[in-house]
Amino acid sequence: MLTLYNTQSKRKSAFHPLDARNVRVYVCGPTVYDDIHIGNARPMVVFDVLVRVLRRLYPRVTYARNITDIDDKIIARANKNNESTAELSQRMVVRFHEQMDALGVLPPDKEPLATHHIDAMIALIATLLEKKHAYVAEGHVLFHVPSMPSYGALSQRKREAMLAGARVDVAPYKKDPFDFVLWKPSHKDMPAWPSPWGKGRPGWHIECSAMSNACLGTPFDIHGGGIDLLFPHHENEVAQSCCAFNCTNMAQVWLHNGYIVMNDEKMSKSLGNDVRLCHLLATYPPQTLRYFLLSAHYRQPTPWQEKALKDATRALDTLYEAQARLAAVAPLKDTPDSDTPDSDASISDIQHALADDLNTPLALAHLHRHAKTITKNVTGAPLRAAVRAFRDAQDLLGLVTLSAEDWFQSNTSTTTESIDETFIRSMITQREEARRAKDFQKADELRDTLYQQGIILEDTPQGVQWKRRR
RNA sequence: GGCGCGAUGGCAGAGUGGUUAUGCAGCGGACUGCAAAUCCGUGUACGCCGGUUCGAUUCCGACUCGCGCCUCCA
Repeated sequence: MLTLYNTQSKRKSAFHPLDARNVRVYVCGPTVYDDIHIGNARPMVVFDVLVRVLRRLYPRVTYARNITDIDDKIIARANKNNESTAELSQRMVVRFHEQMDALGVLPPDKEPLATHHIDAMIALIATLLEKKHAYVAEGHVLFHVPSMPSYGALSQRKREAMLAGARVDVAPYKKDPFDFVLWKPSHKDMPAWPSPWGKGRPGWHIECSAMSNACLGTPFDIHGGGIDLLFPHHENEVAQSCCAFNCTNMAQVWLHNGYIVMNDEKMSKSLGNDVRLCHLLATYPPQTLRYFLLSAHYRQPTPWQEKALKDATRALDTLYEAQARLAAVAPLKDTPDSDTPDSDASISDIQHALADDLNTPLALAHLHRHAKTITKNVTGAPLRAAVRAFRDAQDLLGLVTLSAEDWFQSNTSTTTESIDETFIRSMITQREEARRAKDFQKADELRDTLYQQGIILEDTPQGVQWKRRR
């Protein structure tokens, strides 16, 4: 059984799909005007784990994650760069895909682009106008919030309370301060699409209503995104979708991840305190970043600090040490479960932890305990459980997916440049000769030389192993 | 101003009404020619004040502090 914390009900409850034959998930993807930062990467990794768990539990899952390739930030950046919005967004999409791939984020089943769904948006807006939930004013089409009595139900805000905030944009053409734009006119330097209301472009929220409906139908099971999207973005999506498609809710479960926090402050590009994923990927192994993002519960605000990546790397070292030993005694791919399939005992504690609202820190704690049983050479049932746990770590968490050799010798590292493997081998051979001759001084000099170049030697019963120093 | 979230050992981070995860770091030991890796041992933490209870870090209330949303935002 899977339980999830629903932002709307503010509690954990058992997940029951609307259609168990096809579980449908939608996650708000990136706006491709610039490289993403580590905080942006969090929902990508977290909901990747969610989808992996859902695939374990249900025969079919349809996962849609959109790309916003038209919006005011993209327009502004493209103009600044002297390129078209299409050129800019396509370039950023390529980079985004490369980075997701590096992080082990599996591609979604559907990845709709906003610019490919303009027709659907226009149709949706027309429906809202027809149903008197929207109106035209000065070239804009606006959603009329008072036309929807239940507006605010998702984020549980009261109209009066929000008005008191006095931070609501009150454009003169709005009938109500909360009305929001569905369609807006484009000016000279802006991309524009023809519509019944003149040439223009969509508002921010409409794309998700149109694309989730196109990809999944409405309502669907799970809608995810960062907590900052709860209001107004998701609230407005609900308004659009429910009013257009006649349903009481757009998605039955709403999941929101917390922020990565920089010095007690939300990490964001507008605050200028963001750490780019591409920079981190140039310095740290991708598995380290993934481990970091899964080492805290997804709903908790999580402090950013460079040290955390060092810790994550060391923790992965421990896991890969165990994995190397496991590979020697019980290859993951070839070891069948000896426990009864489908019995409760055959479900790993990793899976149990993840099924409880994606408790990834607990899952990692379990994994470390299994690693310990492996390095302690325990056999029998505990070893079988460890094999299962490591398999689930790969399949569900997307961790420990490399060979130990690749992990320890990969050259994405803070301290090493690329180095000649032939040279390492020859140094190892020379050192072995010196050791056989009991010339330990020379042997240690050779080892030190390699150490200076970022290579650590280990004398194991199976022979000399080398690792990169981190 | 409104609404919401959080406060756990050096750092990170789960969890639980009573037996106190996990990782990283530290310290002592074993192993090793010396190391590395590994193993063994080692740290009685839960913001403050009340209340409920035989017993609270865990439940309730007040307080303090921090953060977030109400505007673009993962």
